Amino acid sequence: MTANPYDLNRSIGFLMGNTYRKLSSLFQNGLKEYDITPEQWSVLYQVDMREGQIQKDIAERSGKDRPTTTRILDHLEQKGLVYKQIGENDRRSFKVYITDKGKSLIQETIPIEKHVDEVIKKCISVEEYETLMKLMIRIGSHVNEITERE
Amino acid sequence: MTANPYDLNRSIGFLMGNTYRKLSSLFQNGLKEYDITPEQWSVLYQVDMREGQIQKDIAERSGKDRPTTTRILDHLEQKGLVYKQIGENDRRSFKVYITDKGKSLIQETIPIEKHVDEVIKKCISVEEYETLMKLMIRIGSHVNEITERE
DNA sequence: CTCATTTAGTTGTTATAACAATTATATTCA
DNA sequence: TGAATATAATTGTTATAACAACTAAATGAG
Repeated sequence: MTANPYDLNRSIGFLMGNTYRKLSSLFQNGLKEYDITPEQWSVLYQVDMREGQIQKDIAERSGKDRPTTTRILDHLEQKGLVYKQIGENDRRSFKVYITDKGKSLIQETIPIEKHVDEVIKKCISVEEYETLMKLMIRIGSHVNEITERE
Repeated sequence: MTANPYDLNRSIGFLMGNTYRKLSSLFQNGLKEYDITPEQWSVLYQVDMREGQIQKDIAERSGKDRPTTTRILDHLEQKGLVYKQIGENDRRSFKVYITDKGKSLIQETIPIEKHVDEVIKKCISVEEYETLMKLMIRIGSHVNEITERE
């Protein structure tokens, strides 16, 4: 190792980005055989949680903007993991459903997602884990308030 | 608000990604007039910190892989913010230097980066801030150990 | 010294993300 | 009602990021 990887990171923002990318890579590595990316996985998981959500809500719940959500859902649809139905009341929107293939994939890969969590819990305590979640949620909410205020 | 934006995020990994994106957007918003992205900013800042680093070290210190670093440096070079010199001992490598224009830009924009930090500190205490840094560093190092072990 | 291996950097490909603009449908209000 | 406005989704563009493949130069073992 020639350089301390945390050299720049007096800044929480960049540090968070770097840590996130490492976790994401770890998960991606575990998903290798399943032909799905971590972000696709998170959207598929979200669709599985609540059948028939419209894309706007999937976007909000998975913390992505709508164009990104559209494209991820396109990929999931091409792979036969989800399908859409035109909303009956509002024909602008689509309700999104998971397929059996999608359900199986989520069931098979949840252990991989859990494994990433286990890795984290090997180096921080349960309380620290809770603290970390709380702090990130608080920061996220605070930033939301600020940006929505405009 | 139709959906709780933290609905999916029982998982630290995804929560961290979403929180990071919000912070990054906030910074990007502040940088609007400066024609530079947050990631370009972090690399330029890194170059400013240590003149004449080779790209490999810049990559490590800013937590990016080498192809990504190459491309970001290309953008910075095109904008006249950095320049490269062939390494005298090792002709495979380039030493990277910041230009005067780059230096001015960093000086002018450091307050914007600080502002993002201030926003964070408005919703978490100094101790929590330190804890957050420590936990992310610990997780990052732990993931590094695991993945380097292969 | 020479050939195999390693290393620094680049290029190609695909996915995600931010942002702007567009389309189609709903809603609101004069 | 009908025109202005708002909303759901999509498309286009550019930048990051992961990964694989590649070039050129350096290193190391025989």
